[in-house]
Amino acid sequence: MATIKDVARLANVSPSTVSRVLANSPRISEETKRRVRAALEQLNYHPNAFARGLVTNSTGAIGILIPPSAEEFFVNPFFAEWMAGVAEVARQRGVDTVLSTSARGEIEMLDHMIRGRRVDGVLLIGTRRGDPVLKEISKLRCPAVLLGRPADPAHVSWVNNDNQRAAYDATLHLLNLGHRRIGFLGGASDLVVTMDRVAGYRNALVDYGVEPDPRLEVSSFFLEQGGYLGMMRLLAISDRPTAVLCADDVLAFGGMRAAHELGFEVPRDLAIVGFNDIRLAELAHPALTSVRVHMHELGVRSAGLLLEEIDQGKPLQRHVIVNHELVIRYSCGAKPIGTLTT
Amino acid sequence: MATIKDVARLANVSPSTVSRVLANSPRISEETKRRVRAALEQLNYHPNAFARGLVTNSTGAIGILIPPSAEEFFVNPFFAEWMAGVAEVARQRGVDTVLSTSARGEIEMLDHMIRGRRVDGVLLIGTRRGDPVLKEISKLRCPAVLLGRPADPAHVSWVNNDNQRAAYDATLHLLNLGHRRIGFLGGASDLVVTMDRVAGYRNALVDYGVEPDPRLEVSSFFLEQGGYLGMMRLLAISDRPTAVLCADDVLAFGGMRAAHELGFEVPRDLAIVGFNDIRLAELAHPALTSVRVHMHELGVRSAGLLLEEIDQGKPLQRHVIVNHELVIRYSCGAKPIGTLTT
DNA sequence: TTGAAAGCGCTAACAT
DNA sequence: ATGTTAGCGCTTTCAA
Repeated sequence: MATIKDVARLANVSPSTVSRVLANSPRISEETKRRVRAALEQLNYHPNAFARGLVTNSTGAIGILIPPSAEEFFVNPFFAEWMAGVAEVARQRGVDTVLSTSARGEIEMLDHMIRGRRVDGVLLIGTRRGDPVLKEISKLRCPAVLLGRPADPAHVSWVNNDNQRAAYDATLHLLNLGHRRIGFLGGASDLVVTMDRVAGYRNALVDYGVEPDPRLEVSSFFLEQGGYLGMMRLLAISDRPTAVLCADDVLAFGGMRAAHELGFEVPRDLAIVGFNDIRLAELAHPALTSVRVHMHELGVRSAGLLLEEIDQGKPLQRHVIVNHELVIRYSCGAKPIGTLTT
Repeated sequence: MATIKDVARLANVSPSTVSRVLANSPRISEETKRRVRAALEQLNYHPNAFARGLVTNSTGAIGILIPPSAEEFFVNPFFAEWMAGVAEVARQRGVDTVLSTSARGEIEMLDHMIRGRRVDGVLLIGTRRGDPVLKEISKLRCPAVLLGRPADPAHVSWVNNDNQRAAYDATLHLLNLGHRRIGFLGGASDLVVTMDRVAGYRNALVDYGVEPDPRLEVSSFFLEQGGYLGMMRLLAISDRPTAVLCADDVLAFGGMRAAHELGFEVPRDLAIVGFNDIRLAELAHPALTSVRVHMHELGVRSAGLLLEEIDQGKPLQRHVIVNHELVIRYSCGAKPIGTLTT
């Protein structure tokens, strides 16, 4: 492998000149540039990222801190779409994306990435109450963007939906449709996203004069199977819900399967509303009413913000809220009117 | 940030001793190890990947060369499941996964990754006839594993399904069901995976005494929309097919939507068989008959093979075929009998 | 069992 | 406009 020295020798200049040509410094004569570029070409030179990084202390890469529940991550279309957004801006800006598929704990991963100088900043996916990762981020003072809002005050930028409002809207829709026994099927209950969505759900009930019933709130995991199990529980209780708000479309799919298996017809016997509006929501049978959160844009904004922080070289603590819409289809039993923007 | 020197100073040893302790060299006394480890702990030392990589010439990371059509990649559940498999073994083996979301052309990306020493080896996703990437791989002689078989002889390991056989099986199933006008809806026609699947499809027809009709073979792109468009074309021809084999489940979903829109009922008016057996296949309406290719295992084997090559430090040129099964559900019109293993 | 010293390939003062 | 030099943080001979 040709090094910068080889190129320098061939072009009859010093290594620093080659380095300058590489950086396209204006203080190098065109003539020299030409000569050096010819040598670069001839030796098919390619810079060594290690050597460069060692001195510049920057990597040209951003990291994604994959949560411990990696399966839920990769397999959920939400994340795929989000990553597509991230990848889009990464590609545009010429940086690589590295997945923290290595170490053990989350803190170790973060250290591995940031302190090991493998990436210039990290994208965090979701958070829970008292999240140690966020504490470490604050300590590290490194560029980082969280998807979702932090539960406790923290020194991070984040991009999020107004989940409380979104869940409120969706619940209100169900209430307006005449439902009073409305269930909530969510992910892990200490996840901030879950907390916000239950809160919105409860608020809507209360504002409507309906007493929230804890038995109607079930937490599960973000997989189709999780939705299936959760819905089974919801439909087993004596005074079963006539409508269920699911905090994720995949959960909703699982829920629909469970309902179907138990002989309930959606939406006749049970109304269902999902969250995220993944592509398949439209294709489900019946087509799933869902809160569109603009996953791709969340990804674009996440990466954009992170790259900005990296450029600035410091945490910016900016927050962006991506808006949402309730996309009314058939699973909720309403006559589809298209999209309800809020 | 504490460096190895700081640790050395604090522990009253030389940097090389610290380095040895880090590598857990047996030639260091337990007593010294203890002292050094204490210093490591106290300073919360974390090694700099650049410095280490610069001397060891290895990265502890594997790369995934994202094809130019990045959208099709991220958004297709096939890839998500495959990546989950990759990530699983990467995590197990303690290596990071870097996504080539950077440069422009594919060759540039490969150079960026391999020659830029950002990763120790790469995973390639699919290939086409005369693929320049494979040529570059051969030239670089770097660890690399291709998902799919190369069109032309190449110096790579690969993991694949027997796509020709799989398509043959699926087509045979349709023939046995009484269909004679069978369409094929695939991805880009120069993709090897498409070539193999059409070949299997044609062979089955011929073996059954049915003359293949080129008008019944359409190529599209691997998105739901692609399936929709392709199916529209297939159903528009005068002597329309009564069954269609789709080279991808997402394509099949799009196809079902098109059929539905045109007023055809699946499977009564049109039998559909998909490929990959993504999770949602089971949830579709009607549930999609599909060739299960074991996406997750493909990922596990891909990464496993690559890591093995990296350990050996040289291309191994090994090939693994992951088996497939036809999972019979409702979209093909057969009475579901479960899984047809071959 | 440990230390000293060289060097991985590059960039960035500082000279000229 | 270009060269010289030092050094980024680590590993690894080679010596002791």
